[in-house]
Amino acid sequence: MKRRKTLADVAAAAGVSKMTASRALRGDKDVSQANIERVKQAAREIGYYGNQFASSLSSKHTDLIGVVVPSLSNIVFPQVMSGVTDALKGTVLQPVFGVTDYDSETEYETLRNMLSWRPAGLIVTGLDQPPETRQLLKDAGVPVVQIMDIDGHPVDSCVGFSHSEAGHDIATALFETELRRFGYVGGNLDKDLRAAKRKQGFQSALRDHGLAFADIIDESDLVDDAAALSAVDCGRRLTADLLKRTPNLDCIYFSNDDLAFGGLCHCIAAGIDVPGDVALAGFNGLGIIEGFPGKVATSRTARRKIGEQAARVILETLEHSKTKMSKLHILKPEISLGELAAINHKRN
Amino acid sequence: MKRRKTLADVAAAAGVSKMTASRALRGDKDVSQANIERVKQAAREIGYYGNQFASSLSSKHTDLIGVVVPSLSNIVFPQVMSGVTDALKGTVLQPVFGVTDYDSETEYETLRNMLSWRPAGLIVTGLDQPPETRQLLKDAGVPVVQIMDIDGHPVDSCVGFSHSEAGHDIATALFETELRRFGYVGGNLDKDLRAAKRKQGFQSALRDHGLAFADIIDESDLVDDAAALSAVDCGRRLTADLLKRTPNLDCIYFSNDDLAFGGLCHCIAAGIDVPGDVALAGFNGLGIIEGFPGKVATSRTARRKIGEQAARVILETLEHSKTKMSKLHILKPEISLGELAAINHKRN
DNA sequence: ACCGGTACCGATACCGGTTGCGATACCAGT
DNA sequence: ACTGGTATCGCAACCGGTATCGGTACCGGT
Repeated sequence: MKRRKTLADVAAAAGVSKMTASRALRGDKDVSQANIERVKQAAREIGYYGNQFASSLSSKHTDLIGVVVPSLSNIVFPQVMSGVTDALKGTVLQPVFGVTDYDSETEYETLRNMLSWRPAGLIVTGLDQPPETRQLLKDAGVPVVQIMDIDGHPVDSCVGFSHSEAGHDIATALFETELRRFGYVGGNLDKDLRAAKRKQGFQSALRDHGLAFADIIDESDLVDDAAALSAVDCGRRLTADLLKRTPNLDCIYFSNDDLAFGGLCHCIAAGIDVPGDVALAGFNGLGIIEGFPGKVATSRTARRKIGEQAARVILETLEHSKTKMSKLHILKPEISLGELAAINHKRN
Repeated sequence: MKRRKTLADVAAAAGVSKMTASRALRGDKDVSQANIERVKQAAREIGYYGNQFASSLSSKHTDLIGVVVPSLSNIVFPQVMSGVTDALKGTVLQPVFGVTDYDSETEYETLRNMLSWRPAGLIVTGLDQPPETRQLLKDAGVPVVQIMDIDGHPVDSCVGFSHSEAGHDIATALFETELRRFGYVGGNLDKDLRAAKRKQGFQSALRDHGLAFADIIDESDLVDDAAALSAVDCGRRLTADLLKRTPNLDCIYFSNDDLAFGGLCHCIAAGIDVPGDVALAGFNGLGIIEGFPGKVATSRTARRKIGEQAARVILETLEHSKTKMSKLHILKPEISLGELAAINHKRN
């Protein structure tokens, strides 16, 4: 295989020095127009594309933004990534993604690895990193933005919303539509801490009115191997089980929209009127629940916007690192009650 | 901000030379057990985490695998990425993702950019790159795996299946269940070339039986701004419009499951029996259609497996680059007719 | 003719690791 | 005592760029 082209090759081809070639390609000043064109032409002809390693090593500087998310299977995170990508488009910065599988050990390793790339900034999901990981983030010496959550103590900046508040708020809204007997369907709460916070917020709102969940069910209650199931399917089966066990529920709160949607599917198939017989509430405001508009209540989270905003915080911090900028950006989810809103109206 | 720790710091702290420290940390040979521990201890104490730039520049070698996908909004690609990530877990290699937004200009730039990182391998989506991009891939000098499609001429290896065949196959299967009048609901065919191939394959199968689509509708037929709609919502509305325009269809073929699912939602809401009144067929086998098991026929694609296999091809090529290995890996989608299968049985 | 300023260019010294190879120490064999 | 082998170590060169800074050429002003 022939040797890779280097800047020296370009310089030779253009008849200038390495330095002039370097400057010309980077659009640096102190190069004549004639040479700029000569160099660019030469680079194109011999098929030269830089070497980031050499470049970054020499300039002690990169355009990388590390983005760490827990999962790719939940569409929410690709949407966040999309937001980051979009906000960074048009700038020199570019995102590099890492996935942790909701595992804090993997998260630590992923971050260490990213830091070995000396990124210009970091965006990480959640606030609940273990101490060692927090330390890593603190010592990173670059802007760090934690996203999707604000319940806790951010390392640096933070873009998201309060999950416990989100749970509390929708519980309150549902309570106000006269619903009283609530059930809960959850995913893997031990790993998804934010879902746990929502549940806890919901429960706290119920307590405010002297209520509690009438019944609670989650993945671990499925007899066969639930890991193989899609979230929708899982929600469908859990809902079926829950309603069999505790038939007279007014409303079921799901830990997210995928499960809630599964619940809706069950109800439709079983001839249960939603929200007439039983109301359903999920979380996120995903596209799938638009298939039956208004059926499922939900909190519409601004995932894409959170990604965009996080990227923007990094960008601005890098630009004028001196001026203190806001450390906390709240993008509160918007509650959508769907048809329940109308029912509420009728009742009032 | 204090200076970043370098290998020299570690070496000094451990009382050995840079070289010994380097070897100790990489697990290279020619280091005494005592020194290995001394160096690792020192590294941990001062919080050292290598510099990939220096390392890769010097060793002319990286552990990066570039993965280029067209989109993050379609859950299919995150699933492919997941497969790649999983297959690479436990190896030294690690994936780096790039998104093209179905834009070949962006794709070219993304690839150039990735190459400036001198990756050890590349996984790119699709076979239909423009000549300039193909050339880039050919000259990359690293294993290249094109995924998700095999209809065309791969640059190097290729993992996926034939979309035109997939379209042809499901059309044939549907025809055999006595369906005759077919409609088509499509997304943005101009950008999603693989969807276009499926449609073309479907049409070719219809032609084999002297048939053609009775009606075709796509996003551009929506009056308002369709870009703002989710795919599900879009499918719902297009199906409504199509059935109003051409009521007596036996079956509707959708360019993917998201749209098909939207179609199902419309039918359920409108009291149309599926598949009794009209059969629906999508593509991919996504989790969402499991909400109503058996209602929508589909071709279940092995996205995650394709990602895994692509990663494995890269791994193996890198390991024994001498031995020629298979260049074409077909993971054919499996057709699922759902309730149509039973109907077919009854008719026979 | 001389001077200061500006535009442009390139030699040199790194950046922080790794490769290559020679140096050193120590031990067993003869 | 001498030789050859093995285990360990470190010097120096280098990877492919970029920051720095000292030239050189050319200009207008006096």
